[in-house]
Amino acid sequence: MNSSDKQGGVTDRKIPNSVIKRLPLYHRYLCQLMRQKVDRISSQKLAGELGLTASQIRQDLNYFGNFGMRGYGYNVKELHNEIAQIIGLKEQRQLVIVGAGRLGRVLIDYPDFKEMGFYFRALFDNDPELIGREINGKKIYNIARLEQYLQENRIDIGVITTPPEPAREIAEILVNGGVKGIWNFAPTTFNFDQEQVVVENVCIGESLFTLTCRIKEQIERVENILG
Amino acid sequence: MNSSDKQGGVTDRKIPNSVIKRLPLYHRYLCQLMRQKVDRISSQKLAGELGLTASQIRQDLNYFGNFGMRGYGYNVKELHNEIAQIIGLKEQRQLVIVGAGRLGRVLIDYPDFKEMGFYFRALFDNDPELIGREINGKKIYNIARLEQYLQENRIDIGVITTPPEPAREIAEILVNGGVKGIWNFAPTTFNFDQEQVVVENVCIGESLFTLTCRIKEQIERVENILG
DNA sequence: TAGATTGTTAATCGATTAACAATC
DNA sequence: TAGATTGTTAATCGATTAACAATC
Repeated sequence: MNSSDKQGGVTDRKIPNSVIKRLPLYHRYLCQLMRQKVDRISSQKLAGELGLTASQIRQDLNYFGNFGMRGYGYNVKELHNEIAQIIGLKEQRQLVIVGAGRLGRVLIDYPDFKEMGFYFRALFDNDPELIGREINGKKIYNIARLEQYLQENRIDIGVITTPPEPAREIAEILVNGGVKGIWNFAPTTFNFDQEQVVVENVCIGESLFTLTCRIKEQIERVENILG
Repeated sequence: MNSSDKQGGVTDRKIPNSVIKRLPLYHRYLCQLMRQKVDRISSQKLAGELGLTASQIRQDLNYFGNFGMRGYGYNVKELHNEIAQIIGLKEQRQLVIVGAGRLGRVLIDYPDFKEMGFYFRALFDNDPELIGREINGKKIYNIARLEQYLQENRIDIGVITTPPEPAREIAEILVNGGVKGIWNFAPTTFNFDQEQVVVENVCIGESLFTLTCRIKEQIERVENILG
């Protein structure tokens, strides 16, 4: 009865990363529409709002099933639920944060994550000042205990919010400890086998450079037009 | 004398976004090599370290000039300097942060930004508790004063670290106030004309969903192989 | 029925990879 | 010179866009 059995339905071709990245975006906007009591939406309107094309949205959704109705569009609530399921909203995930600095503490404090199914279990750091303290009811442990902790607790995702230097070694410990994903905020890249672990790099500083590069380009473009 | 005048050099074809995103990555790794006193590197080795292909790196660099030497590779220091110039390292940029919550305070506290040329000038918030306080020597102003502040000070980039609801309105004020870029941490998208302003969205929460989606896929793939 | 909008195939566009002559 | 590695062109791959029959 699930959508992939539907006639004209979905084969299990690999989902492109570009599509996966847009799913949370769709989900967020559908939440908003639900709050506004909108109950239907066309790919056209959705596209306009999100800066995409209608074609792209229909293509994306058809990787997962036929959620729309010809001549009508998509039922907001239904599509919201389908996407929630696809992205695994509310499926419980256990996380630990390595690096109890400012950024680590921002993440563990953020209340929405729990609602989304992300449970931060503990923090780890090497700063004696921090070890033993509690933040938001979560203990900061000595990083030396990370390996043991991972043996005793099933953790799905390890979050790295340390400086770049120790990041690689920490990532190794996390992977050996059985995490399936690393959410990496340290400006470092890892070279793990993709089969072993999925790494998501959040390059905050680098995105600021990307922004300035694009500004520069934009200014040049305008100058060229003006002659 | 600049590199784009060299024979076999560079036309001003548009630089793809995918290329721009990789430049800070190159820069960061070259810094690391410099610290390690490495003075030459081939596209091959660079690629291996960064998880790219040699071809890709050579293609990327050739958008900007011919920085390598056949049979030798790239001089680390020279390439580092070229890329620093391309990404505008140390070119001074003036920024304001709107939203003096935890995330805003993480950003304004981060010392490396100053070295990179990013100068955070002020924070704005609507919380009476926060207005008038100082963080890291920067004052928190009433958001009602943002418009006026932008008229009196040339600000290049506006950073939005508020909840999603006021983000759109704030973005409007920033754009009308003449910022050339928006670095947006709020989970909202804007629909500005690209000519007007460059927007860089940092979707922290969404990247966590991307991670879990990819983990799910990975697990399915392994299960399929095991039968 | 007429109008709207999907699902889906085909065409286009862009980015990555491969290949190799040029040359250090 | 022989070996290495670039710069650059051509081939491939993948993602986006366009188009339209299907159908609500």
